[in-house]
This record gives sequence, C-alpha cells and structure tokens, in this order.
Amino acid sequence: VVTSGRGVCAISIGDDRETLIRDLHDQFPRTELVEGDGAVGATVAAFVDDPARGLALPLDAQGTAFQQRVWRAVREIPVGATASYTDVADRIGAPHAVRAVARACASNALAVAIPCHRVVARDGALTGYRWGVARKRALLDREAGA
DNA sequence: CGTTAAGCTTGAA
DNA sequence: TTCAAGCTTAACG
Repeated sequence: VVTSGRGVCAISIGDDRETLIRDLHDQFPRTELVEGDGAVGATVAAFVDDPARGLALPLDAQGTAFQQRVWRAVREIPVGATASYTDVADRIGAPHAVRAVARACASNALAVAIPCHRVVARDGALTGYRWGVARKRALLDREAGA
C-alpha cells in the first residue's frame, strides 16, 4: 500500500516482495518509498478479509479524466455484484467506449479499493485482471460469500 | 465455433 | 501527430 499526502495512491498485489517493491518504485519514480508498518496496511487487509464492511480510507487516485470517470462508476458497483464493461461504459455516458473502459481498468493502481475486479465480460466470464484472473476470482468469491 | 469489424483511450515512437 | 494495442462485443460465415 502506498500513500501520498492526500490519501492512498496505490494498492498492489504480488507474490514476491522484491518485485512488488520494484514495480511500485517504478510507478512512482520521484517518490521515496518508506517501508511501513501501517495502520493503513492493516485497514486494507481487514477490508480484504471482510469486504462487506467497506473501505474507509481517503483515496488519491491519479489518472486521466476518462479514467476517473470509469473508476468512479466502478466504485458504485455494490459488494457481491458484478457489472459488464458495457454497463460501465453506459454509466459514464460513453456507450461505445467499451474497450476503453477495459483499458482504464487495466491501468488502475488501486487494487481492491477500486473494485475493477467486479467488472466482467457481458456473459459473466472473467476475461482478465491486472493482477491475475485467479485473484479476481478469489476476490469475487469472498465478496459473494459476504 | 472461429473471425471480423466497430469503437475509444493511451502510451510510445 | 501517428500508430498499435487493450481486462470488449455483437454480428457473420
């Protein structure tokens, strides 16, 4: 979990601590990463354990105007529910930008906080996920149970 | 069931 | 500014 002065600006998932840190450093070149303890990390972990309670943290999502719109729409998907790329496209007023929506999700830095894992193909299939389809399925399963 | 074209944003060249 | 590519999708052969 990476925080800026304004809030959480990145949440990432990975198997290997090394690569994870390297990637983050890559993503925030001008930033000195401080390894922390964190109350914030704990909060996020708790949220993953029990998605139903919601994540009460200030988010500092950085992206283009289009991405912001997509992310906002995605955050409105209720826990345990899913939406198709088409649904999201409709919701942001760009019914034909389906593929662009996918790309926006793909470039989301805030894993779980912005539930791009709740966006699936129109037929319900889990087509892809930045951190691996397996994780996407795991998250959805957990939310469905809640 | 495999292809194909439509459609929009992004990051790199 | 041009271009290829993406977590798509509906239509076709």
